[in-house]
Amino acid sequence: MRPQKVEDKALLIGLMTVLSSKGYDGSSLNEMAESSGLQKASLYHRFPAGKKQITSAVLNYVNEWIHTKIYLLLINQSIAPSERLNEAIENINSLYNDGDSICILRSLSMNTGIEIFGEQIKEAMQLWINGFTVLGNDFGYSDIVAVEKAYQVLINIQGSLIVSKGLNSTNSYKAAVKAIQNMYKIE
Amino acid sequence: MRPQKVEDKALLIGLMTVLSSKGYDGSSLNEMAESSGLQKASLYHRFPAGKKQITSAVLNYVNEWIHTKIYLLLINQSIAPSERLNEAIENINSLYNDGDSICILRSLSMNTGIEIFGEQIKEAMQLWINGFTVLGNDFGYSDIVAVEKAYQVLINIQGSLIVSKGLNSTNSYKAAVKAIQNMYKIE
DNA sequence: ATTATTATACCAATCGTTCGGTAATTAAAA
DNA sequence: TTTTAATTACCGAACGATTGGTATAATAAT
Repeated sequence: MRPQKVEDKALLIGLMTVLSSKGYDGSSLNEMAESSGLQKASLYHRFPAGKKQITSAVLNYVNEWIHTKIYLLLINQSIAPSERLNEAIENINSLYNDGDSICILRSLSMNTGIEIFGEQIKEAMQLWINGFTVLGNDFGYSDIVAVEKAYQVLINIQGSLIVSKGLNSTNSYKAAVKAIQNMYKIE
Repeated sequence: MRPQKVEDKALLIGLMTVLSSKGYDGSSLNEMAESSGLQKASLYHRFPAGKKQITSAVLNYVNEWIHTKIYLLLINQSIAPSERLNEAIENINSLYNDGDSICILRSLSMNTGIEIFGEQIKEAMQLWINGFTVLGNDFGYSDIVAVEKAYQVLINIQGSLIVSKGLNSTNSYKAAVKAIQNMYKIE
C-alpha cells in the first residue's frame, strides 16, 4: 500500500506545536494541516473523529513522552539520583525550548479543553509528580518531603513558563530550573 | 439620555469571567453577551472596536485591580508588613476563588493573545512583582532576596493554579499560599 | 486491480461585525 | 405644562468570512 507522506511521530509533533501555542479553540484545522504537512481531508483520514481525536492523540503522545523521558528515567535506580535529575532537566529544557514554549498541559486546561481532555492532563501531571517523588526518596528525603518537592518542581516549571511568557524573557524559567536543581542537593 | 442597563464595572466583571475561563479564541461574542447581560450588538455600542477592545478593557480593569489590591496595598508603609501580606493573600484568594478559577493573565498569554495584549500582561505581572519586592524589603530582606521572593510568589500562584486545574483539586493552590506565607516569616 | 493516501470542492453552522431601528432619558421650545 | 428635538443605550436581523466536517475524484504504490 501507499506509504504515509508524514510519519505518525512527525505528524503528532507538528500538531502538538499548534495545540500548545494556540490551545484547543485557537487551533483551526487549517492551521493544523499547514503545520503538519497534510491537507485537512488527509488529517481526517488519519484521525476520522476529527479535532478531538487529533488533540487526544497528541496528548497520548505527550503522556508517552513524559512516561519515558521523565517517569521511567527518574525511577531508574541503576542511575545515580543526581544524574537522573540532570537528564530529566535536559529533557524538560528540550520540551520547552529552554523556556520559550508554552506547555500543552496548560494550553489544553482552559475550560474548553479540560472538560474533554481532563483525564489525560491529570494523568500527565501525576506521572510527572510520581517520578519526581521517587527521585526525592532516592535522594534520601522522607515521603512527605519528597512529595512536597515533586509538586514544587511541577509548580515551578509551569509557573515560570507563564511568567517567562508574560515578561517576554526566559530568565524566570532558567532561574526556576536552577532552583529545582538546588532543591535536590544532598546535605 | 438613556441609562445603562449594566454598569461598567459589572460589565467588565462578567466579561472577565468568560475571558479568564475560556481564553481569547474560546470566548465567543455570544458567550460574552450572555455572561455580561447585554446583547452582542450592545457590546459593540460600549466597545466600538469589538472583541479586541473588550479584552483590552478587561485587562485594564485587571491592572487597576492589581494596582490597588496588590501593589498599593503592599507598599503601604502605614500598615505592618505581615498585615499587608495577609490582606494581599485575602485579595488573591478572592480573585482566584480559593484556587478554583483560571488566571486571566494565563488565559490571554497564549500565542493568540500575547501578540495583541502582551504589554498589558507584562504590566500586570510587573506590578505584582514590584509590590511583593517592596514587601520583602520591608520585611528586612536584601534587594536581591526580595526580588527573588517576589518572583517566587507569582510563580507559585500561577503554577499552583495550573496544577490545581489539572489535578482537579485546589489542594495545590492552598498549599502554595501557605508556602508563600512561610516565605515572609521574620527570623 | 486494488488499496491507501491525498486534493479539490463543498456544506451547514458559527464566527466577529455591521446596520436599521427602537427605547429611555434630558433639555429646550411652545 | 406639554411638546419637540437631541442624545445615548439597546437590540433583532443580517453580513461576509471562517469554522469543523464531508463528500468525491485523482494519485501513487503494491
